[in-house]
Amino acid sequence: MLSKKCKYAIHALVYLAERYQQGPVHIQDIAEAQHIPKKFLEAILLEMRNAKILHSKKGKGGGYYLYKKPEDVNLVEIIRLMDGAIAMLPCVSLNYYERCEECRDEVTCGIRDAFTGVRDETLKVLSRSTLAHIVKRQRDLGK
Amino acid sequence: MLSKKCKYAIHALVYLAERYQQGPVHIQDIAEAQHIPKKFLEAILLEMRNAKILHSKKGKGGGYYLYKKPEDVNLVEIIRLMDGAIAMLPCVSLNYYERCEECRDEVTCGIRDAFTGVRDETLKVLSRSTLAHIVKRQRDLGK
DNA sequence: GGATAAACCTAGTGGATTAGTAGACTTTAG
DNA sequence: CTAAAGTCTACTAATCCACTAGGTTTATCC
Repeated sequence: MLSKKCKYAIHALVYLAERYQQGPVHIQDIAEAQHIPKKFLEAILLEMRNAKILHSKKGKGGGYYLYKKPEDVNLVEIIRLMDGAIAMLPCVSLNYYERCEECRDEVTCGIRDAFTGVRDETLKVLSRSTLAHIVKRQRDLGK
Repeated sequence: MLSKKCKYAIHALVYLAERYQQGPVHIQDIAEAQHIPKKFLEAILLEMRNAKILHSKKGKGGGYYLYKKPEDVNLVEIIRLMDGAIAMLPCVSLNYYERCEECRDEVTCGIRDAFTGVRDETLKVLSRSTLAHIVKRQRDLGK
């Protein structure tokens, strides 16, 4: 399960993608529209700014806006940034690999094998899911 | 990420699947072989017994053994029992569905759409992964 | 039928993580 | 200069995870 933080991040990004190239958006606006506690959202946006997904403008008339293009931000990147590994086991994670203490031989471990398959399929779907893709789908359905 | 509890459960089941129809196995044996804290394992096995995956025999010469056939126990069932939902969002979960507060319309929600895809692919892989399958793979590779 | 060996059951606990909050500081527009 | 915004540090409440203690019940063997 994704953390609330991660869900908030995705909702905020979709909101900003819908307003791509329309100038900075206040934290306050995002928070109200998406029902996210403002102070919590602040920290989330800051993290995404440090990861160069967003940019911000300080002072009056400031706010946040997408730095990357909506078609270049996918769910893999967001989830990794907010929650860490995508894989269900540390020993099959590409970005957050950790050796597992239990199994002596990773090559012959049947469990590992199964979860490698899950990881690959998950990555395939999540990497196809970009902000542009999500926004488009919502527009097509007349949201 | 799976909980340790869930990982322990899978390891214990694979261990029992390797000894299918060879009589009851002591908790102690499983705990030692798989490096699982015994008391913790007790609770895990009990839960799987209540779910009719395992049976147990009390008293001297007792222990745990698989009730279901190894080819009839897959990772979906184990994970759902130990950790709950497979899906990454409650609103796309088949067995642990919860309405999400944020999105007003689930049908047009682009986020939901993406995670439905993830769920389906994950279920596909995990349901193919039975204990029999895992044990066979390990045997084939000469573990 | 008593000793023993095993699973069963209830109740806790310490630590980590999650989901926030408080409040002062900095930057910018007008 | 002032008001409106983001930035930063530090804290906290609540929850969950991983595990433990200690007693109870059941079955077997002698």
